[in-house]
Amino acid sequence: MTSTLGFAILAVLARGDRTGYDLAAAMRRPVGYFWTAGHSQIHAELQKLRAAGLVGFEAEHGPGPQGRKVYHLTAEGMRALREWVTEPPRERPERDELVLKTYASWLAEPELVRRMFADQLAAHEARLAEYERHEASFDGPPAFGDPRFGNYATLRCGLSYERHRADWCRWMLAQLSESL
Amino acid sequence: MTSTLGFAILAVLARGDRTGYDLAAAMRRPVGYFWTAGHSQIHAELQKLRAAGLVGFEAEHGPGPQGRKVYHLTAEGMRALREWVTEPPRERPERDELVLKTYASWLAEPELVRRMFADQLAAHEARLAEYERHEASFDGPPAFGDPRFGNYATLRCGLSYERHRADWCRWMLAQLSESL
DNA sequence: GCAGACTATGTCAGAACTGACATAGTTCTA
DNA sequence: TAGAACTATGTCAGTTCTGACATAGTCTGC
Repeated sequence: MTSTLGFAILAVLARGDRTGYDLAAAMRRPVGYFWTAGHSQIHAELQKLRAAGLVGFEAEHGPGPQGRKVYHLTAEGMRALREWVTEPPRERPERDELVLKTYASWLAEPELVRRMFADQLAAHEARLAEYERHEASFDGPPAFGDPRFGNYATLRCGLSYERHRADWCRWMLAQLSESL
Repeated sequence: MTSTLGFAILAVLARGDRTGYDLAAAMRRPVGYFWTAGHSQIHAELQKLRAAGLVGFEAEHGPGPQGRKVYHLTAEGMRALREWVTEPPRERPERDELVLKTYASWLAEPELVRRMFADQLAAHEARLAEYERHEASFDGPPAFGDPRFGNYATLRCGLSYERHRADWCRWMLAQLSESL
């Protein structure tokens, strides 16, 4: 039973061989907007994936106390990944601290709530600008079957999410300005 | 150091006294779209909150092996909650299985991907319809300071989120129909 | 009066995740 | 040439979360 993190690793390796360090860099906040994980989790998971025969590695002399290990997908790993991709995603519970705070916001000073949402809005607008720059580097959607299709489609999701979130923050600020 | 779950419990108790069972019902998928938790987690957290003096309870004779316990916020619990509400939320890592699958979707058969997104779209549309019914039961946004403001504001977030998500699913389906 | 659904509290094992700690080769630059 | 920054692998303790298991009173309908 491979965890979702395991499939995230397989999905990155499907694009090319990587060290654990490279995987960690690809899945670090905020770069990896599809899945994030710390390097300690990744090294542990790579050992499990290897035990399950889904990945292998080439050891090389290099930095680190155990040298360098370049991981690659095995044929079985690719098969497992392909199978998993179109299985219905198990839904993760929604756990959003800002929404929770909003649920309890009637208890707080409006001015402090306003400041919190102004900060959030600024963060979303900054991320949106960054995603838009990223989108501009594409020449429209790549064809399905091209690995870059995955990058573009997730970027579209991120763009849409940031816009939704920024809109909601603006709505909250409008509500608050009516109450002040 | 109270966890976010602890504050979620405090936020629900701020609206009225509840048993652990009631809290679990309020925070169960998909009802609790602000925070979800299983009852096993809630009972454990209530014991921590009690040890920290943030909640108290009245024991009653009733069902269950230990009778019935109606929990309430203490003055200290209310203070802690108020303080927490406007502190900047610590951001949780984005971990979205559908987005991850999308990232790897270039490996899959387009028809299977299409089916997955069609199912997702249907689920989002159903939830959207439910939220819209819920919204119609409000007579516009309640005033800030009214506990129902929290309900309405989180509902607006949920509405906006479902629309964003449904839009993205439709975009994916459009991309896929061009590739078939 | 009994079965079944609902109310109700709790434990426990295991998985997933976080952040700190430990170690060490390589590359760049002042 | 020394030190800093970067590359690189790994462990570990502690927290959070999930799902299963255990127990028992109350209410409804047949």
